[in-house]
Amino acid sequence: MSEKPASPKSEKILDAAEKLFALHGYDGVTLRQIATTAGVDVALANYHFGRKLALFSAVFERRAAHLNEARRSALRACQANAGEGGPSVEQIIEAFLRPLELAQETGDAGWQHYLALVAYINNSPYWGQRMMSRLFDELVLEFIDALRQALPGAADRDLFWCYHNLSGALTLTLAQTGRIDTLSQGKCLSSDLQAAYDRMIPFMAAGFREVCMKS
Amino acid sequence: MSEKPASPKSEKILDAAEKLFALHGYDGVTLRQIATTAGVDVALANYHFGRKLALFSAVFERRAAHLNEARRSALRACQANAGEGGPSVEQIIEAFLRPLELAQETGDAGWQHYLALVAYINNSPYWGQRMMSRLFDELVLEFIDALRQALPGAADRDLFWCYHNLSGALTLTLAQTGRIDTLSQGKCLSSDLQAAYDRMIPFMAAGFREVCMKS
DNA sequence: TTGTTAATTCAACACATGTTGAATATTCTT
DNA sequence: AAGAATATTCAACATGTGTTGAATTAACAA
Repeated sequence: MSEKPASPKSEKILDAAEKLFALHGYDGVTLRQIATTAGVDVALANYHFGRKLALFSAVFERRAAHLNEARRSALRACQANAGEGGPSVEQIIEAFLRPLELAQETGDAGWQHYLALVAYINNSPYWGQRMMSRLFDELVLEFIDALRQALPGAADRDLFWCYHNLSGALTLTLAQTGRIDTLSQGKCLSSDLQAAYDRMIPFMAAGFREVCMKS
Repeated sequence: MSEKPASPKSEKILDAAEKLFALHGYDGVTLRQIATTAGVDVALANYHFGRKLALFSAVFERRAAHLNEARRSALRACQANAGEGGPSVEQIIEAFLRPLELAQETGDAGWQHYLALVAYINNSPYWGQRMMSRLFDELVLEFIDALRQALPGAADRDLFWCYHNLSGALTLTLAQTGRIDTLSQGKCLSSDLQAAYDRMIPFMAAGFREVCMKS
């Protein structure tokens, strides 16, 4: 839970690895590239984190708890503010998404890279199932519980498939590939997170309602 | 346009590369793994396709035209069947998605792998912008034109952001990571494409309407 | 059949990779 | 300030990498 003091250079390594893994994936990055970017000798990564895979995991885990906290407290807050029947679908989805927007907007590039890394892992057939569940399933299930309450009578299968749609759209947003920029000829920018989230929230809420309340 | 005759083993190489690149990404695969999987010597890939990157591109391009044809004719068909005002949002999205479901359901594993590779590339900050536009933008813009007509008064920015949401959900579906399987404890399966597309179509249609017709 | 071209394998090079153990520098404790 | 523990670098290893040119086989034309 609490942050280890950790040597200053060991966090430089994590920062560099975070950035490079997010851009090129696990196999697309060499320890020497990481070391060079961090301004450090190659052997130091091994001293602090062990094998390359352990460094990859360390990067992935470093900010996970913090992110989960932010999202969980956003959910709690919107539940506290809501009346009898609990928060609306929009409010729940907003609580799920806004902490990400905030994390990306702090100007701290680290969070940008981290979330792009999560996107890479989430979309990878090799890493996805392997790494996402352990850190994120518990929180996601809390959100789905809240959605189930806001959508009375919804079938579980529908709820999970709708979450899958939300997760996919979010993943592509976090990846910030720049594809929408060229496709739209500059009318939309991958880096304009507010524009993305402002539309994603009503979009997803309408989708959930359409699929889960078709009774 | 027309298929080169091509030696039998050169397609074995493409098949093997397709499968492995889809699972592990460009850097996660070695030419020797590809050659072994194809039952062929390492040097043969070089003889047929040149450098590793050219092989990667060849795999990516092999099925692109075929896929675009299928989607385009699905769009044309639904436009022909529609009345005065053109097809509905649902019909357009269905034309966009069903050819993928069909391609994946032929039992031909090649299409499964290919579409997972497209998902990998589309979600990659490094490859995404670089490789997707040239092959797919033209067709995607045709679909967005059709949607613009079905959603009178929609702002371009809204249309493109909505397409971004659709593209993201689709990408995660094509990747078939298996994450939804564990998250839902088996209630949903990544491999159950019909279940995925059946819900994706009304979900996305409702989202488009909500965001693009909020006048 | 014979000569020609395309397809495939063989052998190997030059270089990059993850990893390790010893050597050096830095920080902390007392 | 001396000594111990931690942090960092140095040098190098075994192995794996993409790539290449020569050698061999298969397909084909005359």
